[in-house]
Amino acid sequence: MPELPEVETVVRGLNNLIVGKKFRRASFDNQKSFPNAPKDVEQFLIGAKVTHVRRRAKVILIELDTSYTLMAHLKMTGQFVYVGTDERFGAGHPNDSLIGQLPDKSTRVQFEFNDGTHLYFNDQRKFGWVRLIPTPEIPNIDFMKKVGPEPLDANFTAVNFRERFQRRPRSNIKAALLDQTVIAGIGNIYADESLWGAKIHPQRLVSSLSDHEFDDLYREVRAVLTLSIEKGGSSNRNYVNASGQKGKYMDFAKVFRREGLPCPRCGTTIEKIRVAGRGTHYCPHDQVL
DNA sequence: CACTTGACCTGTCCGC
DNA sequence: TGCGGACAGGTCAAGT
Repeated sequence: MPELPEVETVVRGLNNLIVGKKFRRASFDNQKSFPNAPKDVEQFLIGAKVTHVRRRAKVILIELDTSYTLMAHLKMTGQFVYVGTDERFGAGHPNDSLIGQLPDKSTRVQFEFNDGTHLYFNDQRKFGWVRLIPTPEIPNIDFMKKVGPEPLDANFTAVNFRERFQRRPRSNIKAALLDQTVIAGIGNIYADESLWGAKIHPQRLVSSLSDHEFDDLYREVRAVLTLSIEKGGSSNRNYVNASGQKGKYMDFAKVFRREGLPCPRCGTTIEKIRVAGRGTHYCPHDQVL
């Protein structure tokens, strides 16, 4: 999916585009994508107004002015795209090009607001979902209880970071970075990019890393995520923001999907291997076991 | 418990 | 252009 920067970008877009709007209709093409539908939709969604949109890890939380929240996970190929023609969405907006193009065959759930505008949940691979949850129950959901701290929180320190990894002492560092119960929000792209920045081989054992290396990794994780948010995330394949636009971080990637190309730091050819079941890109000169 | 692997889906790309 | 297989931004359940 979309990792932390992509989800953050979608959430910021939705906050600009759908806050204050009331749901008028919802339809779905696939039960898995919206397990509540159609049963709970009439009762808990129709007529509800969006008050705020937020993010926790890679989960999107669309808060309503009722006791329910519309929760969503984009997994690998999910998208939330708003298509409207109202005052917040004037002529010339890049999203204009999507009017009439959606829904398409990847559209799993269609929402219509009172003003006639639409929010589409698209998901080619159907791993993602949207769910209506009573707001007070959200903290009790298994994932929410187990998920680790937000790496960009102002009070999340290098010491906090290092201590979280004690949970996975015998795994390799890449698997630990991907483990959402250790740190929230990192996925395959930013794991590789951060490890390159910190000059740490993805297969190094967590227990073998020095405090100094953890400090470097902490800084790199935060720098990479921050830069990517600034660039609107990575559009490796499917990802688009809430206005249907691609992110630009891939233009700044140092190793991800750059196997066979020279390392921007030392010129050595970047290699791709398999670690933790995922394609993994690294510089064999700068990142050694 | 810590850790790894396969399953969930659809689409695309690459080698024959 | 067809076919088979590997692979794709994530998470779970089930296995060791």
